[in-house]
Amino acid sequence: MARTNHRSNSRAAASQVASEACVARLSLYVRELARLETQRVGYVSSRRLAQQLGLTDAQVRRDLSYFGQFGTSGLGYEVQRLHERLTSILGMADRTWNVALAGVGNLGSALLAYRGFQERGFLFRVAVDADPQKVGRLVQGVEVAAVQRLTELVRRNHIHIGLIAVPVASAQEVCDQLVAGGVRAIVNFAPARLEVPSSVRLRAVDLAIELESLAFYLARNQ
Amino acid sequence: MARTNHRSNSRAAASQVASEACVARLSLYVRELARLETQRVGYVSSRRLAQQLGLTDAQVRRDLSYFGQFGTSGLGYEVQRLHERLTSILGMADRTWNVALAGVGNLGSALLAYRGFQERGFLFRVAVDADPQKVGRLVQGVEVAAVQRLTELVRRNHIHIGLIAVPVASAQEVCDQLVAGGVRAIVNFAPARLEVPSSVRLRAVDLAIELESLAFYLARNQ
DNA sequence: CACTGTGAATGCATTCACAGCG
DNA sequence: CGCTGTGAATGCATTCACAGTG
Repeated sequence: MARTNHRSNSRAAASQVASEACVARLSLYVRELARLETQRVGYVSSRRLAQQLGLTDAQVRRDLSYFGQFGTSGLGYEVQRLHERLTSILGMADRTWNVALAGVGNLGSALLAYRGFQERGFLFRVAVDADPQKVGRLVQGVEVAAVQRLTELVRRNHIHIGLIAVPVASAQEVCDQLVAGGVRAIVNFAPARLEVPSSVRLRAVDLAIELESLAFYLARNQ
Repeated sequence: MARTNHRSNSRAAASQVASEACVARLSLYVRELARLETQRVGYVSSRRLAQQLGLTDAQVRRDLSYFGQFGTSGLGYEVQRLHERLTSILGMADRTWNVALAGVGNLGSALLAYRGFQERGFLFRVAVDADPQKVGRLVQGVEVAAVQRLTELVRRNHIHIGLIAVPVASAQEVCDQLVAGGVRAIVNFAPARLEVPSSVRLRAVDLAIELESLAFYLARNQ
C-alpha cells in the first residue's frame, strides 16, 4: 500500500522505505543506547553498537540511514542525541499508547503484569474476559470487564492497540470487535490466522511455532 | 552448520536447504492439515491450502518441495498422508521433547499452562525459580525447584529445550546453566541478547519489540 | 483438464567497498 | 586517520510461468 516511490535525489530526508526487520532492530538500538546513556558513554560507533547486538556495522549504518543522518565522520554517533531521535521515530517520545487486552488467562495476566510495557508508554486501559467469574476483578490495577463490552470500551477509551490472548475458537470474534471499536493495530497470541481490514496492522506471536521449529532442527541433527 | 550441499541431480531426496521461514510455515501446514483431516477432507490443492493460510499457491508448493514430492498431478495432496509426513519431518511423530522452564512468574506460569505444548509432545519436566517462596510449589503438575539446581536437573532429565522467562538481569546466567546442562535449543523471552555456543539453537520472542514496531507504524500514519 | 514440481525471473535485505568528511 | 553514508554487488526468498503428469 502507498508505495513511497518518490525520486531518490532529495538528499534531505530518508529516501527508501525501511523493512519491518529494520524497524524491529530500531527497538534494539534504542535499548542499547539507553544502556550506554546510563553508563555515560558519549559517542558510539556503528561497529561497537553492532558488536553489542550481534549485527554487522554495515547493517547498523544502513538501518539508521533510512531515518536520517545522525553520525559524525571519524567519531560515530552521539549516544544521547541518537537515543532521543530514535525514540521519537519509534513513536515513543512524549506520548503514550492505549492498549486493550482480550483474555485474562495465564498469558493475558502475564501481559498485564509485564513492566516493560508501562515503561515504554503502553498503557492497559481495558481488559475483558468471557469468564463471568473474572469480570469485576482487579488485575494489575485494571478492572476486568465482560467480553461483550469490548467494542464499546475500545471506542470509549480511544484504544490504539489490541492484544488477543483468548482461545483459538473465539480469536476471530474478539478481533472483529477490536476492529469495530477502532483499534489500529493488533497483536495476536492465539494460534490462528486472523482476518483484518488492510488499515489495521496485525502481528502474530505464535509460541507453538517457535517450539516446533526448534524441534525440526533438533530432529535433524540426530 | 553442516551445509547439506550434496549434488542436486539426485531427484530422490529434497535438494536445497529450507529457510527458517519455510520451516515455520511447516507448522502452519500441519495445523491446517489437522483441521482438514477432522473435516474428512481427502485431498487439498496448494491453492486451497494457500488461501486458508494467507499464502500463495506457489509458495506452498515450493515449501513442500524442499522435503519431497507429496502431491498428485491434477488432484493435489492427500491430506492424511501429507499430515503424517510433515508431522514426522517436524520431529513431532512418535516422540516427545523434554522442556525445562526457568522463571515461574506470570509468563512462566502461562507457558506451563499452555495446553498446546503438551498436545504437540513438548513436556515440561523441570521448572526453576529464584524466589525461595516458590520453590517446592506445584504449578501445573510440575514442582518448582531452586534455580541453583538448574544445570543438574537439566542433565538428569535429559532436557532438550530450555525456556527462559526470567528478568533481563539473570537471563544470561540462566542461559549458561541450561547450556551447561546440555540443552540443544533455547527460547528466550527476556529482552536481552544471549550468548550461546553455535551448537545450541536460540530463538528470541520479544514482546516489547512487537509493540514498539506497531507504534512506529501507527505514529507514521498520523 | 487440473494440478504439481521446478527452472528462471524478480524483488528484497544484507554486505561489500569506498568516496568523502571531520 | 577513523568513521559515516551509500552506490553497487551479492545472496536469499518469493513469485512467475510452464513443461510434465495422472
